[in-house]
This record gives sequence, C-alpha cells and structure tokens, in this order.
Amino acid sequence: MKDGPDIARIANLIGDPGRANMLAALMSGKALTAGELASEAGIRGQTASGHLTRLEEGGLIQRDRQGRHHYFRLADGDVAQVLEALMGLAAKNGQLRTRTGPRDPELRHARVCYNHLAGNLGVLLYDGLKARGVLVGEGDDIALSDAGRAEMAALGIDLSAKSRSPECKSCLDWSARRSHLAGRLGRGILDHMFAQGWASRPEGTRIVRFTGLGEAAFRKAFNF
Amino acid sequence: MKDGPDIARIANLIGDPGRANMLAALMSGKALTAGELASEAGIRGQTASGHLTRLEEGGLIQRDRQGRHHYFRLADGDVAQVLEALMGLAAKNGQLRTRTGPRDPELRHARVCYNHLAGNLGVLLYDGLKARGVLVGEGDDIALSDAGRAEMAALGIDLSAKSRSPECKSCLDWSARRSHLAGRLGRGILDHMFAQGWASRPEGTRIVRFTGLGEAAFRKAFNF
DNA sequence: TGAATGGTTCGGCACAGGCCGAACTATGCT
DNA sequence: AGCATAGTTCGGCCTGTGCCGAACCATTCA
Repeated sequence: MKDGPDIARIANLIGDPGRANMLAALMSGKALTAGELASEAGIRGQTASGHLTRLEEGGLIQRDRQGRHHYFRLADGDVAQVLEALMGLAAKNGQLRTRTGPRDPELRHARVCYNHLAGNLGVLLYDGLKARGVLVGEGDDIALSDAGRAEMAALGIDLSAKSRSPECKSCLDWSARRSHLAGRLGRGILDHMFAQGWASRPEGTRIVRFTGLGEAAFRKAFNF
Repeated sequence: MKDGPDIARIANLIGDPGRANMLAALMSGKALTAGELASEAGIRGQTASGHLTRLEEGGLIQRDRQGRHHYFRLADGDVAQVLEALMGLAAKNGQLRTRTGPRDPELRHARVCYNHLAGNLGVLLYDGLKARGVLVGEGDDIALSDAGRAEMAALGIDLSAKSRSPECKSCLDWSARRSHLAGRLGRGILDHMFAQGWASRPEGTRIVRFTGLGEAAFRKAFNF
C-alpha cells in the first residue's frame, strides 16, 4: 500500500463527466477556448472555469491567454495516450456510451488523436512505413531511417524540431488495439494530409473525412 | 462531444482513493481477499465490499469465490497497463504521493507489474532480449524467434497457453518510461526467477528483491 | 449443532463537490 | 468613454457518495 505515485488524484480529475468531455474534445488536438469547452461539456461557463483551473493545476492541460480568450490544449502527448488507453478499456467493457452514434464507424476508420492520425488508417500507415523500412526500430524506440527521412522530406513533411517531443513515437489505438504513429512525424503527416486537401475535419468532431480521391492519393503518396 | 467511449465512468472508478489503493495492491499480480484489500486501503470491510462490487461491475477486477473467501484480481492485462500509464502521469506531474517512502528506489529498480517484471531491470531485460534476437518484431507486435523459443525452453520457462493472453506483449513502464516485457513469456520469466530463488517479494509490496547472487545469476541466464 | 470468521446488506450520517445565478474583472470594439 | 463579450470569483443549493455500526448470510471447524 502506498506504493508508487498517487493515481487517484489524476483519475479523479478525469473521472468527472464534465471534465472528461472537455478532455475528449481536446483530443482533437485543437486548442479550444473556455466557452467552447463549456458548451462541449454541456455546462455553464462558471462551472467550466472551475474545472479548467483544476485540470490545469493537475497538469493535464495547458492554458494560453490570448487577449480576452483563454485557449486550452492537452498538456502533453502522454496525457493523450492515457486518454486513448482509457477509451480502450471503456470500449471493451461497458458499451460505447449510451447510444452509439452513426459517426462511430467513421471514427474507427480515421480520426485525429491529439495531433496525429489514428484509427484503422493510422494503423495501416504505421505498419506500411515499417514494412518499407521508412521507420526502423522496435518497441517504443522507433526512428526514421536515413532513406525514410529523405522520403519524408521529398514529400514536404515538416519535421522542424520546434517542440520538445520526440520525432517518432508509437501510440496505442483504442479502436484497433494496435500502435499508430505519433510524435513530430505523426503530426507532420497529418498536417500534410490537410494541406494537400486529401481530407477535412467535420466541425466539432475528431473524424478525419477524406475527399473523393483523397484517401487513394494519401495511400499512394505513402505507399501503403 | 460524445465522441468515443465513455471514459469518465472508468476513470471515476479509479479516481477514489480507496479503490485506487486496492487496484494498486492488485498490481502485485496476486489475488487478494476482500479483507486484505480493505486493510490495504485503510477502510472497513463493509466499505471495501461496496467498492469491490462496483469495480467488478465496471469490469476492472474479477472475483473468485473459494469457500468463504472472495479472491480478487485485475480483470485483465489491459487494466494493468492503464494503471501503469496513470502512474506514469502521476509521477511526472504531482510529486510521488505525500511522502515518498524509502522503498521508492527499490520499486524503480525491480518490481512486479501485474504478472511480469517491471522497473529498470525489466527494461534492460527487454532490450537485451531484442538485441540478441530472442525477441523479434516491432512496435507492439513482438514475438519469439525460433532460436529464442528454443532458448527459453532450454531454460525451463513455462509458456503453456492456458491463458488467452498473447505470448509476448510490451508494456509501458511508469518509472523508466520505456517498454518492458509482458504476456505469457513475461509471466513465465518472472515465475522462473522466483522458482530459481534469485529473488523474493517482501510481503505486501510490489518490490522484487534479489538475493545476494540472484541478480547476477538472473542477468547471466538471460545474458543481458 | 453451535461458535468463529469472512463478506455482504441496510440505514443513516456527514462531507465533498458539481452546478448555477449574480456580481466582478479584463479585453476588445466603436 | 461606453458597450459588448470572455472568463473568473463568490455564495448558496443540493445531490452523490464514502463511511461506518449493526444486523444478516455463508462457510468452516470443533
């Protein structure tokens, strides 16, 4: 007893429906204002404000003040990973929320996880890049090969090291229960997909919806 | 909003100190009785009983009735993985519990994670087995090579497939923030360590404490 | 069969904390 | 300056739930 870190504090933060909904909304990777998060969670601004300061103090989210707006985002890729893992458990046990919306299949196919691509397509991409030797390494220690780095550069993927996060990282997918690609490379690829117009994001969801030829173009470019 | 599975339900279950302490105790991998868990969590039997039924209904733990004793264990390796991930976050942000006990360094060195070895030594073992080609594969898809399977068999590791869990699996370590080995192989190796008398487990903790020559013998046997 | 022990159920208490209305601060716009 | 909008703080309400004492099953053992 009393072994290890204090798990209850953090789980308790996530364990309130209002806060959990806000965190889930932030899984989209976009920074959202307090007001947006409040309506997302179905609560009033005052209540949301209290929750947000608690989440911030707990180290789960970060706040950017810009003018009279406060933008919030997940503190960290690790937070996103824990949330995905929790979704995995929740999906396996107790059914998918009260009523499992029609959007669910789309979510499983391709969605945003923090700042990178998740869902079946994310897993396929990850496997494909490994099979072709673009990514090398094992376990959580994956990296771009030299050839892979050249290929990504040729495609125009931005790998600038402005953030401290690792270049490559694997992240567990709740729907597929397999790894997909996170880290700066994962982020760069997702950005690239939108920049190329292969896909778009229906407002207010985590869904990645491909345009008519977008999915084919994406798979061709990354050859998987 | 309302995307994905209901995360709050599960996080809320973990988020109570009493329940979290019980879950942490079950991370030792041993099945514990209701009474043991109650004293572990510092609460009375009646209270614990309520918590345990809720955890059971939530799918986080499983109950074995044996005579007048009820034995509880984690439902699943996935549950253990989520708990470890939460410990990782908790360790990074808000300090290590109120007072970080003297046992902490031992925990970081070698401890039990559900049914396999974690801590620095667990990570070293994992890396060593991969470097030597005993384990092959990438990401979460790892497997024993043919040579590796022979080597494990020669050492007397029990890999019988009585459980549905995969033979090899990687599990993220909260102290080292690296992967270590889980799955049936991980379990078999841990059992083997105790069977050989290389290490023992101080009562009521997750610590794996090596005997005088035990650690050297262990590292020699698995060559890392 | 009666006593001891491990667990659960029931009832009631008390506190924590989620929620909102109202008042207040800060920023931006005209 | 005056108004509108975004957020926060304050105070009070109220539900949820964690906790325990006491009573109640179930199993074992003498």
